[in-house]
Order: sequence, then C-alpha cells, then structure tokens
Amino acid sequence: MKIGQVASAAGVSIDTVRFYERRGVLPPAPRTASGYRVYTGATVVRIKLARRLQGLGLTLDEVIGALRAQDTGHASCETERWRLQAALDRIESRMAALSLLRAELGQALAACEAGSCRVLAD
Amino acid sequence: MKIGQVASAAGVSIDTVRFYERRGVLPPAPRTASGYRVYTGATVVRIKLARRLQGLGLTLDEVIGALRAQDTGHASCETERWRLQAALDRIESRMAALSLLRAELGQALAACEAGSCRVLAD
DNA sequence: GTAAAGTCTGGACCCAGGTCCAGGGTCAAG
DNA sequence: CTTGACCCTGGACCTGGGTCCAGACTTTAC
Repeated sequence: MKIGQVASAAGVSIDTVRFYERRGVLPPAPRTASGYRVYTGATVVRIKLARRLQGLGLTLDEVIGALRAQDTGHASCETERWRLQAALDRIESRMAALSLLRAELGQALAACEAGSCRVLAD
Repeated sequence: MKIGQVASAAGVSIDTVRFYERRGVLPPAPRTASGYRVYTGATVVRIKLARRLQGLGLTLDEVIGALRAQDTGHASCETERWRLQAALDRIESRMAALSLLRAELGQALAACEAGSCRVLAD
C-alpha cells in the first residue's frame, strides 16, 4: 500500500500520515527503491486507533504514549486507566470553567434583558 | 502616566498594553517629545473593562466592537445583548461537545475498571 | 511516448492572544 | 558622569494539530 491508499482507508489526509510519522505516532515507513513509503493494513488500523483515542480527548502525546505501551507490551488496564483519567480530568476542569463562565454570562445577559445593561459600565 | 504604570495599575503586562494598541483595543497613545507613550487613568479603566469582557468569554474582536460601540455612543442593551448572546452560544456548544466527550470517556473508563479495557483494542 | 496522477522534501502557515527578544534611546538619582 | 531603570520598534516565537506549498521525481494509463 502507498500513502494515498492508507490515508483514504484510514480517513485522514496524506499530510496527516506524514505528520504522524514525524511525530512518532507511526514508525518510519519502509521505502521503495525510489523513496515511496510502503505500508500494510496494520498501519490503517493503527491510524484509526490513534484517531479514536484523540476523539476521546487524549492529546497526541498521550496517544503516542498509549501506542508505545501497546507496542512494548506494557499496556494494561492500570496504565491505560491512568491515561484516560488524565483526559477526563482535563475535560472536567474545562467544563467547570465553562460552567462558571456561563453563569456569569447568563447574569450579565439577564441584567441586559431587564434593561439595566451594566456590561460596559466602567 | 507612562506605560509601565498603566500596565501595573491595570494588572497586565507592558507588552499587552502595546498589543492592545496595535489591535485597536486602545487608541494610539499620545507621545512625549522623545516618543514615550503617555496615558491617563481612563486608559487603566478601559483596559480593565476589556479584560472583564474577555473574562466573560468575548473574543478580542468582540471586545473591540463593544468598546467601539461605547466610544461612538452606539452602545445599547440591544447591541450588547447580541454580543453576549454570541459568547454564550459559543460556550454552550463547547460545553455540549465536552459533555458528549465526557460520557464517552466515562464509558471507556468504566469498562477499564471492570477489567475489560478495550481502549487499545484494534 | 506522453500526460495525468501520485509521491517526495522540508519549511511556511493557520487559529488566538499574547510573550519575548535584540539593539537601541531616555531619564532620574547619586 | 555613570549606573540602572525605564521605554522604543517590529519581528520572531509560543501552543496543538495539523494543512498547504513549490519544485522535483515516479508511476500508471492510454
């Protein structure tokens, strides 16, 4: 398989595949004599897995860590739970911050609707 | 007042004051003969107001719009409500996305804790 | 044989909202 | 007069996760 096939099979762009190789999500691909990257179906699976993990809110570095753990056989529920928990914590704290913001904004908006718009009050 | 005093009175960095001038949050400051920017207390108030609006989740462009409306006397509950609503909408949609993510992540985590960690399953 | 489609490198660019820097000029105190 | 604190410009850099580009090469299809 060449890079274009891998990319479309995995549902990402060619640039993303090369980017993943640079960043270490994917190992350096073997090359043909003329320099073209060559892949197998396993790469498609790996990219899809990476995307799924990113979709769960893991950062690229966390994804790389998880994949590396899998590669070296160090993956376990323990370690993966830890990674997921980190992502969940980030999401929770972002939601908490947004919730606060929403409340404040809601108050400002309510005052506005009541005709006593203090938004621009110094 | 010179820029350093304004910055510390408003609780921002000197760089931020200059950045605000470049972006149009602040009008170009008058200068001394030697080129130093000169300010009055009104600038401190304006910077604090801008920060408050940013703290409510308005983008810098929205902040500029609000301040400009105030400057030209076009500010009204109508127009400001519209701006706040835009910010609120953004926040709501980000929260909705995060909420979905949290649910998914929660499920993955629960499976992990149940010992059937499918995170790295291809 | 030739045109089109695919691939290569590596570096610049995108978003926001700043931050940091070099290499200068200015101003107050001692 | 000198030291040190302040200020100036304007351009590069930061984060994250890619995207896009030129200019060159290779492969495929007709």
